[in-house]
Amino acid sequence: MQLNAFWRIIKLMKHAINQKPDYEKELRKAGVRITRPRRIILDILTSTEDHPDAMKIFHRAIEIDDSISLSTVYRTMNLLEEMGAIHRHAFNGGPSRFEQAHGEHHDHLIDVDTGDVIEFQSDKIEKLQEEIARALGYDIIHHRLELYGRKSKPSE
Amino acid sequence: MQLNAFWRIIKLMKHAINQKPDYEKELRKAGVRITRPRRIILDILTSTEDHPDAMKIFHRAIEIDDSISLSTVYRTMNLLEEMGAIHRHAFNGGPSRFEQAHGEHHDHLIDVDTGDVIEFQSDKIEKLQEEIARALGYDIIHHRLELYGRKSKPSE
DNA sequence: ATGCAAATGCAAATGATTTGCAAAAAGAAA
DNA sequence: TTTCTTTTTGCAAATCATTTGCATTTGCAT
Repeated sequence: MQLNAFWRIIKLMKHAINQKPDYEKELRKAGVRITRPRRIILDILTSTEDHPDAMKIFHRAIEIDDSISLSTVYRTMNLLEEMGAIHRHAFNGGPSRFEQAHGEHHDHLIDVDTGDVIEFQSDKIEKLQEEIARALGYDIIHHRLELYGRKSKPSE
Repeated sequence: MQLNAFWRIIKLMKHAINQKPDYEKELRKAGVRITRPRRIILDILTSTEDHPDAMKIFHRAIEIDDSISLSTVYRTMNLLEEMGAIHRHAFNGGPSRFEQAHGEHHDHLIDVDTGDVIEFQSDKIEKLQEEIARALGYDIIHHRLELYGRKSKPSE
């Protein structure tokens, strides 16, 4: 796998990075109870490749246990977000979509036709952002870089 | 005013750029009727420095004419967005906030404490984005770069 | 001035998300 | 394992931002 100094495609590396951290232990340590719904939602989040929204998570969850409610999904997403276990995105201003907060920070390229999300990372861009913020008298708390694109026709 | 090759702060230039384009003529040419509500909303948009949401625009509007309804504000924002006269942002996943589409493209630095928005532009970052998208096999349709930051204490 | 399509206000509908509350389950203690 | 306390859940109703249906008004070409 070729990594270029400027930027790396993370998607290809995701499975390697993705050795599910033991969230249950983490959560318990923070005084959070491990319930059946939470275990199921956590499992969905740690085993998916995509960036599902609450409704999608809910549907996957009720296939495993149909007693889970949508509000529990929302409550769990808020909990996990506060704990830093997941990240929330609002692509296009649509409903929140979530992803496991695995190791590396990264940004997103969203396929405007399919909604697919490709992850990437660019140290150069991060550096420039820092530079800009500093010059404006700010410290960056977090940032959001989203590219909305369409698959390019190779021939034209 | 010193412009650096890497990036420029647009805010300072905004008033200069901001010689209100004749939207009324533009709209009429596109077959859109100029109504009292539209004129008022357009005026608010072209004369403000900030990035107000629909509710804020509504409140400013009813001060001028209290018969304007919130749905008209929303309908007008959709219309103007389709015409390319304004841009819509969903900072932090909050309600849509709007700004006049004046000349230059730019990105935003949002003050997490006050909600204030500072505009900036970086050709270098744009270039890198293009590069990344191309390498991933995509053409960029549009993008969104938001820095969320807090005023830095100069002394620490 | 006149007529008709386009735009408005209002209220009700929608979609995403949150919340109140009584019942159920988790984990600590006995 | 039983009991107790506290957290979490499911459900339904509430909220928030935004859109829509419809009867009425208005812009503007004639």
